[in-house]
Amino acid sequence: MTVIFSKKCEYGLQAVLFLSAKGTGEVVSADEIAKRLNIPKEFVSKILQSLTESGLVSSRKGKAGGFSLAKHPALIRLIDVVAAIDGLAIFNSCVLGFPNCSPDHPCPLHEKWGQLRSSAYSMLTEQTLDQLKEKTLNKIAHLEA
Amino acid sequence: MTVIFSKKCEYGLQAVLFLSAKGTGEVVSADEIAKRLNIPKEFVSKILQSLTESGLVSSRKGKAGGFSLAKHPALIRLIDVVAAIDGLAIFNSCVLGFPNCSPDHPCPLHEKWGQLRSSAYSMLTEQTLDQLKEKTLNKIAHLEA
DNA sequence: TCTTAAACAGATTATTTTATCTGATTAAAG
DNA sequence: CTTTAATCAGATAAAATAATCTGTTTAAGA
Repeated sequence: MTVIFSKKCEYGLQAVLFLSAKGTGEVVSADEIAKRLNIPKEFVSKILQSLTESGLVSSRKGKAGGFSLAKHPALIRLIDVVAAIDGLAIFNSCVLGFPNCSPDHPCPLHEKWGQLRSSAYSMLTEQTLDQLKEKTLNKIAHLEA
Repeated sequence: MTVIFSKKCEYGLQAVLFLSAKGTGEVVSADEIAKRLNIPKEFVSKILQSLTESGLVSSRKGKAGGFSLAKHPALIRLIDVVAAIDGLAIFNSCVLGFPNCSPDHPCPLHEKWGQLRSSAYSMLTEQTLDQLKEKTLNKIAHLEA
């Protein structure tokens, strides 16, 4: 198998999109997020904790506590979430796993892959949570099959 | 961390490119491949065995044995190697990990990601081993730092 | 024919990723 | 003040991936 983002990152992106769909200030518990997205509660809880440390999410303890976005969803780009969880190594390392892959010593796919990769990077940099709100709401509405 | 291809697939692609750079008929031992590419011998050996089952590589046992391409390098596309090792799931599954991601119930990135993904697929389908021979030779020449 | 060097087969180990558990702290609400 | 429901912290378990080991079969070459 092959993967773009780790499970951690997928869940993190889902959760953060979910929060943005809820409304900026709204506090949502890990339990609700987990149930709604069908992902393990303890896992998403850990992920949101780490996003809290990263400053993308803020949390409130105690009864009626939970998570909310730390910034306006227009200020959170997908790449920020990816960077916080998986890091940006995928955008800097050789797709074929060759060492020292660089313009000086390019791997056979250096050019062609580089183009795709920078398109992907641009896309994740351009897309912010608020831009995706409508689509997120639609997706969430159809989640339970 | 995040990954496009598994280690298995990276090594497989490297090995197959190495074979194509050697010349179509030439038999190369797993030991030589492993040393030249700085990858674990037993691991690459297993991978080449599985590519032999897939019909992309052929093998010869006994002394002076080893591996060679089973077809002309113009007939082996990168996607064939990827399909044989990692499968094509990455080109069919939701980048955000949402279930039932489809044109009917698209995830927030369905469109934009779909475009990138199909560009990647096209690229891997267009590129054959022989087209990459020159670049592969160059990369191999600069391998030990 | 004997030695050597290779693929091959299957089991095992190690590492990383994913997921869960246990208990502590915190704060709302009766 | 007590109950309840949440985050949080750290340990642990389970699963997947990566890597290694052990021995067998095969074939070239001295």
